[in-house]
Amino acid sequence: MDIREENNHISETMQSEEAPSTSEDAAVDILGQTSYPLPPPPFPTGIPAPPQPASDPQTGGFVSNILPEPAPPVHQQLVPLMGSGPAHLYSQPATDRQGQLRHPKLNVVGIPDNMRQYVHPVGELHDVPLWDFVTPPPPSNPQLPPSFPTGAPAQSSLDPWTGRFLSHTLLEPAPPVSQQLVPLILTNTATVPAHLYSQPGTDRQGQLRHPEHNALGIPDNMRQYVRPAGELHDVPLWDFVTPPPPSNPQLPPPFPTGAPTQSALDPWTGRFLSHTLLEPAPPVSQQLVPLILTNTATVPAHLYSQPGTDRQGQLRHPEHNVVGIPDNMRQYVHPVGELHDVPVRDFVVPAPPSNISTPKKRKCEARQYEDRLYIKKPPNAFMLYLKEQRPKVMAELNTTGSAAINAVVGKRWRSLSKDQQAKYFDQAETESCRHATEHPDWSTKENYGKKRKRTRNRTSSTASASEPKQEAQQAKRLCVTPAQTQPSSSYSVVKEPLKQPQRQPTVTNLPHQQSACVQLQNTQTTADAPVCQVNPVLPASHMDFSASASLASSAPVQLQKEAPFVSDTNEALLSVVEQLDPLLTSEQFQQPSSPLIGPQLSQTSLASPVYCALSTLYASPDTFFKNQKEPIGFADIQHDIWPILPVTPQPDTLSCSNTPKYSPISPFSLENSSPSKLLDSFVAPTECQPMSPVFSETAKYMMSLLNDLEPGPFAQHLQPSSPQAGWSSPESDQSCRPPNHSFLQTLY
DNA sequence: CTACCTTTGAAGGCT
DNA sequence: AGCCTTCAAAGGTAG
Repeated sequence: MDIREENNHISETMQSEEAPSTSEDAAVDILGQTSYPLPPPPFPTGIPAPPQPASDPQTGGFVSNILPEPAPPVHQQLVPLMGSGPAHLYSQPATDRQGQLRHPKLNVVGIPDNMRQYVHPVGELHDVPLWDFVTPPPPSNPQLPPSFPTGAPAQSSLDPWTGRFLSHTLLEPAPPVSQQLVPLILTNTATVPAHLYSQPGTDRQGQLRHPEHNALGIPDNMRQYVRPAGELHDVPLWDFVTPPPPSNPQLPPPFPTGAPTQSALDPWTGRFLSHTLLEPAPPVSQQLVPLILTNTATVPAHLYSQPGTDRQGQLRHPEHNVVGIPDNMRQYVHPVGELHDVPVRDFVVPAPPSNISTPKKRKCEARQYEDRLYIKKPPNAFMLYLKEQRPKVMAELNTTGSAAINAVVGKRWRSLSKDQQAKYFDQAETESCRHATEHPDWSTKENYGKKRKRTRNRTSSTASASEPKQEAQQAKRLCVTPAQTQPSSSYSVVKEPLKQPQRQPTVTNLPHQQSACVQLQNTQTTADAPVCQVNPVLPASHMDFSASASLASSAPVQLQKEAPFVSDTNEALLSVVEQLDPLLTSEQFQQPSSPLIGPQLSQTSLASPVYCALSTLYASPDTFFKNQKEPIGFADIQHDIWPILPVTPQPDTLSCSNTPKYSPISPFSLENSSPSKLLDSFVAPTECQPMSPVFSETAKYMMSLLNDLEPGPFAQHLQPSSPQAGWSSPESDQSCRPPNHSFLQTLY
């Protein structure tokens, strides 16, 4: 007889028989016993019952595993235990007062179909199949209490029917420890699950112990999930309850869920959240967290560290100026890595409750808070070198003493060539510019006096460092400016002392998140205003900014005190740069063999040579060309570059030096010339040789862009310098106008 | 717990 | 203008 036939037979039997009016009557009918308060079920005999099929076809409810054969006496049955009694005692389909499931019709054990996954046959006793509970699936109910902190699988102790913890061990001797689902407590009479005990004390490890038996009890953080449920052996029993809303101050406050809540209050700070903070967040430690919209990504708010405070008191990341981690939440996160170069933090398990917040701790917290508001100086070139070299020297010297290491690194630093140091000056400049961008109002005096003043041994200090000091002073007089395209010598050392570098007013308004800087020199020796002089970032071999050719010293142009490209013109130039850079760094122009084309051209920034050259040209074409003592890098141009140039160089152009014939433009054409016209003449097709298609397209586009530029104040006030003798004019050389492509060559 | 040591460079104050 | 002081990093050490 297969299962289906068996079930049909059962149903027919049940229907054909006269249904008992009550459960008690049914028990009497079946068992012939009236003394038993609840009749035991006629549990099947003979054939071990296999797992039952789906629901009862007749009742639609539970399927009993009852078999036609008479059931053995109750005392012979071993049945699954549920709660405080055998599971088969329950007969009602709905839950009883204890929430236990009952069979709809028969007062017999009925394992509901949907519960069969939680039981499995474990054998027989007196020809009665025995069932035991299997490990239920992980609870999906988010309201379930957390797993009990024990080595044993706590899930197994959950009652799969009710979501409560099973306590069937109460009616039986404690199983071996290896089979325990919960911590056990040894009492005088039995081994009892620890969670049954109440009012525990706390041992040295913070574990809760039973006051009488000194056994592990209910951990403190679990007590909210239990409630008194009676007594056993004069010991109060506890049952698990649905955990209350997390109100434990020791636990982190809940994060807002993905959907905007009624209240936009930040659970961390109690402040109102901006709407961007309530957007769905990617799961971080299975949490939904507030989000921060950066320029590049949407990042969970808690990823940000070292926040500062903005005007609204919101903590912000010092580098990204976004809302960061509230101060009272920092104890719950720890660094786990980086994301988008941003320190990433993850949640940590809350520390056990500390008894008292000691003054010492408060002092540390206060210091940390101060540290977060403290904006450090950007590192200088040596500091960057030191940071890079310290691990190496540490390994070489096999020492960790920073003082000794620093001395060695300092010595190595002084032995480096300028070219070798240039790399670190470049990095330092980048760092400085980024620092200035992110903290436009910060200055070094902000940190002045914040550190403890050091009482240096002045005599020894001066004696030991006199030589480096002089070097430093000498070096301080050197103007080190970033150059382009030559990584090994990306700095051109200028002997002319720099004016006090002004904080570029345009940098802070840059639309680029990318760090970008142009070293702007002062063209006005007496200017107090942030007057800028463009220092074209050009190959050092092609541009000479020595004192004799210094823009500041030799420019006869009437310059306004206010730099024009600090304002709208600057933005216009930037716009042009943004469009020109990708154009001119296209494949046709990317000639790796050419020293004129550097690897950094892909970066659209103020450091772009296009921008710098344009700025100089736009501000002072006269100065721009005057400083080019020789035609720009003809000798360096590789053969593969020639095809894209508009002209073929004449033999004498390869070595000439600022000869009038090859001056970029004649005084005649410089007169009354706007920058756009100037550039127009540069890139216009010459009669000498047709341009390559690529260059032609580029030239046209550049012209179109540059022609859109409104002449700036410089150009308006531009007065040509005195005509230099020997310059050839278009009129004097109409047959073949001198190729004025040096500007573009200068750019690249 | 805090300052110091030790280096170079940048920046600001002071004379 | 030149000099002086402070602070960036960093980890051991001394008070």
